[in-house]
This record gives sequence, structure tokens and C-alpha cells, in this order.
Amino acid sequence: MKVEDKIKEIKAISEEIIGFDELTADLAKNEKLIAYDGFEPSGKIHIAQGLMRVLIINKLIEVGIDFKILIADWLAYANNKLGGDLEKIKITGEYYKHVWKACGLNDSKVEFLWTSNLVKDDDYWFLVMKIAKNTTLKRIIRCSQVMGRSETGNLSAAQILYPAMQAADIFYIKANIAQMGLDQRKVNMLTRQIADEIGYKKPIAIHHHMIMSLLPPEKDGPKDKIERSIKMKMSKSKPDSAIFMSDSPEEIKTKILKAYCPTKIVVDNPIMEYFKYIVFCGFEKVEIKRENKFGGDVTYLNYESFQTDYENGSLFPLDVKINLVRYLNQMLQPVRDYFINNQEARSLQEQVESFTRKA
RNA sequence: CCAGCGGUAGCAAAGCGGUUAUGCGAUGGUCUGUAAAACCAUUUUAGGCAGGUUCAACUCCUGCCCGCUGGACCA
Repeated sequence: MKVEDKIKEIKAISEEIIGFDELTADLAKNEKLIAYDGFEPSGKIHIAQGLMRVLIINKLIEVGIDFKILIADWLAYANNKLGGDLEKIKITGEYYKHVWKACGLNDSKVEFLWTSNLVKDDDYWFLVMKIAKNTTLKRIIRCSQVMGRSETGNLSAAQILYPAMQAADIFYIKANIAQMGLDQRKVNMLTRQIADEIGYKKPIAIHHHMIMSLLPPEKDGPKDKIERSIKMKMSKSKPDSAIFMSDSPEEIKTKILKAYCPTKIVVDNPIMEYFKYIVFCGFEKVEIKRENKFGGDVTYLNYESFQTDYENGSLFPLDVKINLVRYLNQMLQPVRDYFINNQEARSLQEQVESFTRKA
């Protein structure tokens, strides 16, 4: 594949690329590039971390970039996920691996790593210390967004270690690219800044879009475009805001039909985002089925023409929703089958569900 | 370790020794071929924990736990 084509593919899956010239240069050299993302096992996994994440990783693998997935069990522990129970966190990490596999992750090109293994090495901690030594507490606290914390007043001391560890991860596992959600940009910018100071190569940061919550947007959110998209992302803590990988067809239908979806408006429209970032990424052509009295079936070959029709009102929100439910269920069916047929995976899923179920 | 202040429903936030705080949110309904908005209704013994005083405690007293602020100790 030509460098231009690779760039085109990478651009298609990303919201922003920090270090674009470096990326172009690295691709031209034809060296093996490694991208990484870290995940905190924290309960159920939603569709953006499951299905959409795998679509993106597989596209990077297609352009010749290998992937390392860091299951950040210690960071989840520091961030008090799953009640700060490291055993539950580890079980949930194993569950995530099955979810990605069920989504068709090209795992011959993916290496899984665990923070609990990295921390066994003195070199890792020396890196953490080096990074911490080269930044200020204030700068670290400004990264607290990457932990999903908007309030900085009640951080635990463990959470102060978190950004320094995350920055250390990328150097330690020798990744060239940090490929994660836009909500991780603060720590990636910190990592790039510190790289020069401690004598490491700056990582390229490729950030993908955060799919927004299905619930209506808040009236007065942040004005900044990036801050806004992070604030409005789907969230595990609000089950109706997200589609979970383990949701049944009925649950998906209920959530999608309840979702915010203003007529003719694409901005802040979660249903349109699902089409853009999930359905059109998984299918060459997308068919909208509807009753003849509402215009009959239509087929779209790309998202742009679909969006045009939505904006001019020839696609009605309810028809779009009904078809989204159909596509999501179609895409999730192989995942459901995987969990039905794989005893170990099913058992892990049941355990994770029991962790998050309310008493 | 000491002192001051605080801990009230999912969240925010008052008053009060005894009979509904309230706001947001959430849920249901009406209206639109979706949702949102709007309007109507609902949200059930909330009071950090343990004792005590009292006919009656969220309210007063004691102890403990946790948080914030300041201070002491280390120097």
C-alpha cells in the first residue's frame, strides 16, 4: 500500500493526528510501527470500546501498523473502578479480551499487556519517576480528565500517579503511536512534551472520535469543541446513554427509540453519529428499509449522501432509528453467538455482570 | 495530634424539638409518524454511625468515623 493511501485510511478513522509530519515520515521509512491503547477494565464494555474500537484497530493493522493493547488493571485500581477490587478488575480485563476477539479483532497482530506485569520491572518505575520529576503537580492534575474526573479537588494520591504511569507506559512498551480516544489527549500531549526532556522519541498521537451519549445534550456545556465532545460522550455510569456489547436486541431497540434525534439536524445527533462511526465503517452499502407510504427502501453507498438526505428531510428520524436497531443487532449477533458458544467467555461475562448489578 | 467548620434523598441545597422544604434529575402521561421542547402527574418513613436527654430528635448532649480549613509535632 502506498504511503498516501495509508495516510488516507488513517485520516478516515481519526478525529485528529498530532505529529502528522512525523507519521508521514515514519510510514515512508517502511519501518514496523506499533500503536497502543490502554483500557481500564471497569465493568460492562460499551459499543465504542468494543465494536467501534475493533473496526479502528483492524484498519490500522491493514495499513501495516501493529497494535499493543494494555489492560490497565493497576490504573483501574488507582481510579477506584469496580470498588477498587483488583481481582474483579482482572476478571473484567479477561472479559474485554473475549469481547474484542468476538468482534473480529485481528489478534495475530495484537499483543496484550497488563499493567500488573509492567510494574514488576524496576525500569518501569524509574521511567515513572523520571516523568514525575520532569513535570509539576499542577500539570499532572490538569490531566485528570483522562481518568474521567472533572473535579480535581478530591483526587486520591493514587490518582496523582496515574498520568505519570500512563505516560511511562508508552515509552516502556516501545510504541510509536498512541492511538486512543480524544479524551486521552491531555496525557498524550504531556507525554510528547516530556519525551524531549527525558530523551525519548515523541509518540505520534492519533485520536479517534468519542461517540456521544444517546441522551439529549446538556444545555450549557463547555464551548470548546473538544471539551464538549468529551463531556457529551457515552458513559457507563448512565446505562441509557450507551449501547453495551452485552445488550439484548430488546434493550438496543428500547435505547435507540428513546434516543435524542432532532429532525434534519446532524449536529449533536447521536443516531447520526452511530451511522457515521459504526454502521458506515462496517458496511460498504447501507440500506434503509421503510414503508412505501414513507418513501420505500433506499440504499446509500457513503455517509455523506446519507447525511444530505437527513438534512433535507427526506429521511425521517424514526425510520433511521429502526434501521439503526437492525444494523446494530446484525453487527452484534456474531458477538452474541461467540458468547453463547464459548463457555469461558460466557462465564466471565456473567461474573462481570454480577459486579455491576445493583443490589 | 489539636482546633474550627461540616456530613440531609440519585445530585444540589434550606429551615425546624412534633404535622409537605425546594431545585435538578428520574418515572409515567398528553402533544407531535422518533426523540427533544412544552404542559400535567408521580418520586414511596432523607438526615454519617452508636448511645443519651425528651411524651416526641434531622434538630439538643456525649463518643466515634469521614471531609474541609488552620495549627502543632518532626526542626
